[in-house]
Amino acid sequence: MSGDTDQASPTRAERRHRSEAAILTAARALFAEHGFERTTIRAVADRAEVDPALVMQNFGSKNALFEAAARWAVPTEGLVLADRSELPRAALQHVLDSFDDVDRRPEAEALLRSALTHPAAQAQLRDHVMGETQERVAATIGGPDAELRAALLNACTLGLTISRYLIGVQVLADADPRDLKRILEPALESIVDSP
Amino acid sequence: MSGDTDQASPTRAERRHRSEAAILTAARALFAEHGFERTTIRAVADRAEVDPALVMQNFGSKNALFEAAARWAVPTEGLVLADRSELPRAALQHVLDSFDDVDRRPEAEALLRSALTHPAAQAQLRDHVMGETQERVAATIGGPDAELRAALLNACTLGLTISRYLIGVQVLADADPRDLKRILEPALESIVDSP
DNA sequence: GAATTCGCTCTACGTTTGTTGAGTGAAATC
DNA sequence: GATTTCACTCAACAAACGTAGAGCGAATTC
Repeated sequence: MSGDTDQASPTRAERRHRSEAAILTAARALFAEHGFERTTIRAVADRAEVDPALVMQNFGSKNALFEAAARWAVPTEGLVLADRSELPRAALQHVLDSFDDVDRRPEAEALLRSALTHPAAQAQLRDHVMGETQERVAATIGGPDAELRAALLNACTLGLTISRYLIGVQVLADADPRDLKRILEPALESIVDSP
Repeated sequence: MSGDTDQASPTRAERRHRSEAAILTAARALFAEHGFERTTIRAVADRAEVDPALVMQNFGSKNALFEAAARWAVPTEGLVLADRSELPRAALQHVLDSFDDVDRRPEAEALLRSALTHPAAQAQLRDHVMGETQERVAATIGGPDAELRAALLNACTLGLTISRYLIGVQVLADADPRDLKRILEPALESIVDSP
């Protein structure tokens, strides 16, 4: 048998795949912690125990590496709902799911960390992540203020995410998710449907 | 008369003051637009029509220049109130005042833009700006969840600020302040006092 | 088993960065 | 009016950056 996870007989495709994975993991961690500008290709290579030039060869450029490493999945379920009252819960749950999961967090944090300084990250967050979410939420909300309300819902959850996970506001970082939901959900509901 | 605003006989103190002011203004604009890491001392000097070395001589280092240029005033009034119901209005008004004022905005935006990537800016925002605000708001709110509610109030207004002014979410950037208040204030009130 | 592909490393280029120290000329001091 | 102070400029340094190209050795192909 050709070893799947063993180190015996590392085939060429395996080696390449492992290298790319190691580089991506290292890149995500460093981009997430320090942002795009403060992360160097050499640091990524060191962390991945790989030659710096290999990073270039596999991903082409630092920008391409970032785009491959930094993503924030847009929730596919729960946003387009018949019942608008479930919307706040879904939105809140999505950010908690993304960032309390140790595996998914670096990917999202890498994008968010650089969203204010790196033009590509900013565009990605604005147009892709927030934009698509806003569209779906607005469609569910309906009415004249739908887009504005959707954008405000997004803004509040973004503020929570940044404060809790990126800036590290103690009270929020230590807070139990249940308490966050208990206090924030009614507020978000008020954004969705008010006078 | 010694000319106050004239160009006649620029005294030594005047020259220094004008240089520092020009440098600070240029630095604020660039820090606000591109963030700390993407802003170079040479670019600041060029914009201020000044020699790069003069920036170093007047401020010591790039970090010191940033600390002198990037501030976000903590609201002194309106947060410690007898009536908690006025709190959301005050908090919301404060961010709109800070960022819709063309003169005050760059100072605050410079700090906020780098708050996720520059350690000093992050500490400044977390401990000084948000920290002090949170203390005062929590004191006004009172009760067991006071600090958590205060932090969440902060988080939401931060999210709005970032979305509207830094990321440039269209719907929010174009929105009339009155509409923002109309929809967001009830939500913030719900954060301050709910079950 | 020879030829070839290809993942990978080594070395180095060119640019940009923050920062420094010597030098200059005009304002301030006496 | 000579001396000193000081805002300011010039030139350059050392380090770090993203990136490119030649070469090596083992896996793959024939």
